[in-house]
Amino acid sequence: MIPYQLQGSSLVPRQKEDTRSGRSAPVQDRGCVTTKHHQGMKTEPCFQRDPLLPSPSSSLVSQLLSHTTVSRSLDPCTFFPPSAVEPPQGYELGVPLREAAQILASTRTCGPVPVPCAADGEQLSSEYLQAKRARVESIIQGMSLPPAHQVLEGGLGQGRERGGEVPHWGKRKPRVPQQQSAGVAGQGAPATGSPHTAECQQLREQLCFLEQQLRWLQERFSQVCDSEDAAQTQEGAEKVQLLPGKAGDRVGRDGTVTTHHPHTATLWESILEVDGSTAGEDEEDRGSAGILPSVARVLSQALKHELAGMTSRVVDSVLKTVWPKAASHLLQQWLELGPDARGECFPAGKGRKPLAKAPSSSTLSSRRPEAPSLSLGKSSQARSFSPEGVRNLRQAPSVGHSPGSAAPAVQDSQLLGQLLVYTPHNHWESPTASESRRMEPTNARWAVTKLRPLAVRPLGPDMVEGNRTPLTPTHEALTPGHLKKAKLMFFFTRYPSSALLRSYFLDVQFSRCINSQLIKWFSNFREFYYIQVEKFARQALLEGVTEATALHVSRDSELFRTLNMHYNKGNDFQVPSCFLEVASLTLQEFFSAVRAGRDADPSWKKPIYKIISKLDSHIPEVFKAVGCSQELPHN
DNA sequence: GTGGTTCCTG
DNA sequence: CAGGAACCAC
Repeated sequence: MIPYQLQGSSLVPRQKEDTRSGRSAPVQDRGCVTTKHHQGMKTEPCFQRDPLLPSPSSSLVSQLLSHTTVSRSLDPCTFFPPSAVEPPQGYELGVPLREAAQILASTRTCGPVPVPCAADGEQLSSEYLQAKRARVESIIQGMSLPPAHQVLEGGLGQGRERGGEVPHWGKRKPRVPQQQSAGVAGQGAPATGSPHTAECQQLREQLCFLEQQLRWLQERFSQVCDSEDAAQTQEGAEKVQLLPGKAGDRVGRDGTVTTHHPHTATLWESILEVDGSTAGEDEEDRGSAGILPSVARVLSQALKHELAGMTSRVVDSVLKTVWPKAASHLLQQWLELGPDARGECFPAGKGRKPLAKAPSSSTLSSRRPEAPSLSLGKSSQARSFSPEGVRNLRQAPSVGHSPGSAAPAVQDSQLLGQLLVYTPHNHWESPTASESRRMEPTNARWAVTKLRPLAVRPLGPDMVEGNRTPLTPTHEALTPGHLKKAKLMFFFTRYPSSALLRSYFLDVQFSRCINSQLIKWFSNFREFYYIQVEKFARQALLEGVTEATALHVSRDSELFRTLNMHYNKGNDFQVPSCFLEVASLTLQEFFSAVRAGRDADPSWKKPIYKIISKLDSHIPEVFKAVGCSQELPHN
């Protein structure tokens, strides 16, 4: 489907994702705990009252279960994630599949298990079935959620599972388990104290036995699936997996699930696992298909049917809801980036006119053959800094968006970013490529794509869904995030006006002090910039360069490396080629001035400054909208 | 005067 | 990168 490759995945964000991954349990974890408050409020456990439950079709699996006699000893709470969310309509499973899914889901929980509730067999059995159903529904619901919701839950499975089982994950907050265990125990019967361990062990064995049965069922199911259906199923499942999955839980091409924790596999993963076995073991097992029990055959047919239907519905639904949004944003970005998209690096705003000086204008208008990449020249290849790290960054999939912290509002921003990143021309332009290409789409696109790591930061309280601009300035002081943003903006503008700064730092409560600080920042940026360029100009002169036009700043030049390190330390932002043009021109101007001996004049830099001050480019609108300021280390 | 810039210093 | 001084332009 979409090439799974992100450009310029930020290192910084990823680090923060790591720290964020251990966040506290989402609110949803407590969803069902509230149901323990039977007194007062409408006491309706989230898994009760299912009209589908007593369906006669459920007997298929029920028979299987009855053999194990585990149904009585299983605590519904054990398998039930405390989620009260009903799956959206349209994703309802048919009963056979529902039952199968229940088994699939429940038998995966082999970890330490809470004490079963001993009393009231019938009610317990009923609740157990209901619990199983609720769990499956929660899984299905999780699958049909858009990625951000998944992210909100702290990754696939993790958020949902945490409340119900897998206590050995140890991710819970110390206080929460007590709450939850009290809650879940209250739904069945009071937990007994002493036989806890023994019963746990017994339960574990029973569960393992049940899992064996499940595997048998899976194998049988895989046998029945003809190759065509299997292919369809897997294809569809992979499509869906692209959306709700998180990077670490992605399904490999072979269909094997590479989830971090086997016990947290979702229904999709379980089903895909079946597909995997289909691919792998189908041939050898096909011979035994003839003795396939009719029960399994019927079940497999039902599974196939339901699975195919639901897959297509999920895909349709997701695309239908998500794509228009992303497309509109995409269009908007393109409109806003119009000047750049047309290859106009020096935007209108200032009515820029061609430079008077011959070398300068020639530098800008005509693209020389990549001259000995400035960088002091000659041994440009040898001395050029290797873009290796850059390439690595680009290849690194950064879709592991910080789990557990992204707000829904960030959703389509993420998607937009990914869509943009996936655009075919999105690449780090090589020096040779920059020669031939027009400055259009690539030049315009980089701004958005490379900003994406910033753009997908959580929007923060001052952002609002549907409008990514901050409503109210919330920051009374400039933050490191603002500094980083300012540095990136320097690639476009060296001499920003106060008004421009004001319009690009919308989340900042502007004051004279703030304004001065921002101005000062850019002054410092310029200082460093000019010092570096002058240094390299003088060095080039010393190395015997005679023509200023021979100097050109390319991405693998030393000067570029130095500047990039200063303004774009994380290297998570692709420097616009127009900045290279400006840098090249600056270098040539300094070179010419020094060579002509003009540096004897105390104010010899002034003319250069004046020239450079007219080369500011349009800053992409995304700089206004994105919450760059949110990307603080402590956020 | 105020704002913006450069230069210098730490 | 911030603070301060000096200069310049409005």
